Amino acid sequence: MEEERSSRRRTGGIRMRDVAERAGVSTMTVSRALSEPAKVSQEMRERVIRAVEEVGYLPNLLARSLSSSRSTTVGLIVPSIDNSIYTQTLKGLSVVLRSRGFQLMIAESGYDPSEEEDLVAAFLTQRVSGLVLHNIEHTDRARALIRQAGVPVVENGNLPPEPLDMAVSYSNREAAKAMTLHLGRLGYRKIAFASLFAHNNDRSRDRIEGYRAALTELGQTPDPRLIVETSRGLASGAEAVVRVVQAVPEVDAFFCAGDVLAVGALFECQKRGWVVPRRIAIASFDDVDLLRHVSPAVTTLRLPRYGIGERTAQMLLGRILDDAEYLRGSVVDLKFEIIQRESA
Amino acid sequence: MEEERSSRRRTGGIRMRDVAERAGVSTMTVSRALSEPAKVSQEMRERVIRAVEEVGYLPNLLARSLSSSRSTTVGLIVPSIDNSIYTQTLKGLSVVLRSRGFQLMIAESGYDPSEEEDLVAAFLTQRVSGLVLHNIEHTDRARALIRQAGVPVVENGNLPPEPLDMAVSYSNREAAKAMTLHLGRLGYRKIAFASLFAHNNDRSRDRIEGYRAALTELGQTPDPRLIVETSRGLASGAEAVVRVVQAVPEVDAFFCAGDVLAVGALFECQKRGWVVPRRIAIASFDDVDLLRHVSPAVTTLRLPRYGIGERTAQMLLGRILDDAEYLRGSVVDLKFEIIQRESA
DNA sequence: TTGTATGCGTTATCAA
DNA sequence: TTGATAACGCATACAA
Repeated sequence: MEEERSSRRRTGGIRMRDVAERAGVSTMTVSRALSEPAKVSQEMRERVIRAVEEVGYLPNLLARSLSSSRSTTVGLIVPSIDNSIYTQTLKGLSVVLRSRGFQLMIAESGYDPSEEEDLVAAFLTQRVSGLVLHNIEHTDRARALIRQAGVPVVENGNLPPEPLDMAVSYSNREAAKAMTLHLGRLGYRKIAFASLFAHNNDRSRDRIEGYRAALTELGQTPDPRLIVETSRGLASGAEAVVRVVQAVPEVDAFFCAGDVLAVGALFECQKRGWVVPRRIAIASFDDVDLLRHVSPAVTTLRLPRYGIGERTAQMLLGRILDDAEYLRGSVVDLKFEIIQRESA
Repeated sequence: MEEERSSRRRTGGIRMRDVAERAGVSTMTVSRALSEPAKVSQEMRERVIRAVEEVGYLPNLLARSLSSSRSTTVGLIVPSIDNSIYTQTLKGLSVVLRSRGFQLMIAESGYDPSEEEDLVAAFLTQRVSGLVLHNIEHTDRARALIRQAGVPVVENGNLPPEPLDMAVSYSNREAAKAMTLHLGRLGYRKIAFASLFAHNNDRSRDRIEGYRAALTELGQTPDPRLIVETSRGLASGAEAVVRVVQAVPEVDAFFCAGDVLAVGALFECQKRGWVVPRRIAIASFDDVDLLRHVSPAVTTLRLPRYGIGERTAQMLLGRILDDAEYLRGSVVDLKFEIIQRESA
């Protein structure tokens, strides 16, 4: 009879109320038995669990989140989703978040700050309880939205001078600088640098800066002809070699700070019959499996990709669940490591 | 005054009600102006939009979804998140879903059917309006949950004989068979097959089956010593060659139906000084960029990875938004293509 | 330890 | 075209 008063037709599935009726208890008891089992007697707990199974109840997290104003989703925005460099970080994030019952929402900004802004708004609209951004550059409105919403955020791809909130990364600048210095110490004098396009890419820009800083420290003046910007991929690495060699034939080292560029460069050198590293050294920026298996194996930087995801999730959860281990402004530098192999 | 009656402290941000007050209209008018602008007069629409901007309102999708019992999230479950073969599909999904305002939630099952079941439950708990599964094997409970919830589902990694609902894929069996036949027609007689572990992996199993079927069609009896199962990665490909060659020295072709295995195999052959394809042919299963750039370039299968994601999203949206283009039981075979290169 | 009343922020429904 | 009201399914606050 009461039911008839409703002006809306129910479309959903089984509700907590159905479980409550089945178990002969109130919905609050069901709610507690499921969310805070300790606050319910042994007997009730069992009765509720049985009823849940009998009626095939799946809690409605939308309702739970709305009512408690706490959600269990986290949003991740990466520049490009079809980029294997994110997969390890994604895995670290996913493993840790899932262990606490959180779900990951993912989107790509296409290296476009205004698209990132839209995605931030979209995620806030979804009421995510945390955000992970692979950028450190954001539009003013994106910053304002995040500040106003008050959600914890972790920036990932680089160490931000002015963090939005928290950050976990290595320093692109320091990494590029370290490898360049390493090459310098090995005796290479004409060190070329192949970078990914730096437009709307703070990581690329910082790497170029690090390279320049190293040269300066080595007492050299950076030669613009030794710096090329290109896209991702093997073909780009090869093409970068072609361009540099044309301009500066005496180049003796090639540092590729981008995805798989180094392998493309290596193949190109081999095609020319150049012995690596005798004629020209090659170094890379990220320890993808391939670099260890080509011949000669490529000297590179090991970046803490998985750890970044893992730590990011931990920091986010700490703030969301108020374990209060991490504070606003925490910036964690997970460092990098030079892996010396045969190519340099 | 009315406000004081509340026993709950508001924690959230700006609500539709705030916009309504600002604009001097009811919340319903705001709701309509935002969700169904056509149902509102020109003037109202503008007034509402202005108020939205003035107060900095972001709709609450949790509330919207709860109230309308329609969500704008889709759940994706892949066996392993750190696997580059999914990135293209993920991109296709993401692009199409985002164009309609849908968000993607992603999780990994670790090739464990029971974990997949848990994730299905978790996503249903989140009230996703669609599911994408990369498996075609599911637990009974997972199937029951999905059926009961009535959400549209697309299966992706393979063509399911008994689809849960819809499916978009190519046929792993046919693809492996086609390449094996291709090698047979090229004159290779002792064709080895390196597969990823087939346990809980229907794709791998179907590929092995396809390989066997092709041999039978070629009038050969499959030799178990020519089949190896291994894990992903370059090292595994090399090791697979070692194992097979030890057992069957006269092997003359190596078909690698797994991620990057073929390149590992190629490197191992070259290490042994074997000329490819003169001494031994090599073929692969998926057209990753690398295969085209190694020397000799590797003959492989082109799989419609991006298209699978794109089409999957379209089918899902069709059902969710009731454009009713795709029906239950739709199984779309996006086919594959043999890319003939130098290695075979 | 359990239950009652109420609200979370939105939309469905019906009336004006 | 607009508004009032009652849900959506759950958790908070408080009473018993």
